[in-house]
Amino acid sequence: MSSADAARAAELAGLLKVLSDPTRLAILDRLMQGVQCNCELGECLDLPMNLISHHLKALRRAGLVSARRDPSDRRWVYYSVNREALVRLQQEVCAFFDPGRIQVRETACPRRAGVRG
Amino acid sequence: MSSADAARAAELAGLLKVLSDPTRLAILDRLMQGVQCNCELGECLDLPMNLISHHLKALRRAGLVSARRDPSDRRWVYYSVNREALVRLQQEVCAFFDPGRIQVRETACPRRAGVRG
DNA sequence: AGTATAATTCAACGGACGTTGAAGGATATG
DNA sequence: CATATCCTTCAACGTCCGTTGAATTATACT
Repeated sequence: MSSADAARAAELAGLLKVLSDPTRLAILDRLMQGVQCNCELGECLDLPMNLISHHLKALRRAGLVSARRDPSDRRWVYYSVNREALVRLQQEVCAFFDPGRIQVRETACPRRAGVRG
Repeated sequence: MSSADAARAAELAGLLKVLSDPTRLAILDRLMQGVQCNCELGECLDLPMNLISHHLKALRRAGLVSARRDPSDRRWVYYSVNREALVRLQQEVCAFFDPGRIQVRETACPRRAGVRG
């Protein structure tokens, strides 16, 4: 694993960390069913609004969701899923965990070498 | 999101949590290049053996890697990636984050309803 | 028996983070 | 101007967990 690969692995790990929370997945799942405001998410998932806000912030930092204010009442914020982010997520996951990358060979540990049999 | 979906989301979150660590991704990446013993992984990644063991335990609990003892010297343990687990991982990720699931509709928040315009 | 090696387990530390409650904007309405 | 609503931010708490170092186990060799 080169250092470039290590950096990409760290980046992927960060993205997966954002998604490794049941509440955030629930929010994301909910948002996939249509645009939602903060309070509606809170009611559906039975969670306080500040907690929803907290998780939405994390999802937004990761580029997974976007926010848009209601032009006719700027108190309301509507959240939606970023289609491109989902595509990119799928691509990165499928690239890293591609079963085709698995190589079949026995250990090449230098300590073990020459002592086999 | 039904309770069954919520349970599946929690399960997926748990799996992603295991993968949301750079060290574990590095180990997994390394294992995809062939069977490795604990000490070889430790040398390649410059990490103490007990830490490798700790992460391998988590990866094994998640069913992502398997272990096999060297028949000729049972002190050695060889680790390998579970191809089926990778396939399942890809399937679950692609199912949950499928962009095709995104529905286009405006908010249906009951509080906001009837006050639009 | 005694030593060496591979691996695991244990205990402890420290930082990251999800959760909670309260306070602080920002905007709309009367 | 005062009140209400939506949302965010802040502070504090508790827990999870990656990391570290030391001890333990299991096996092999002499």
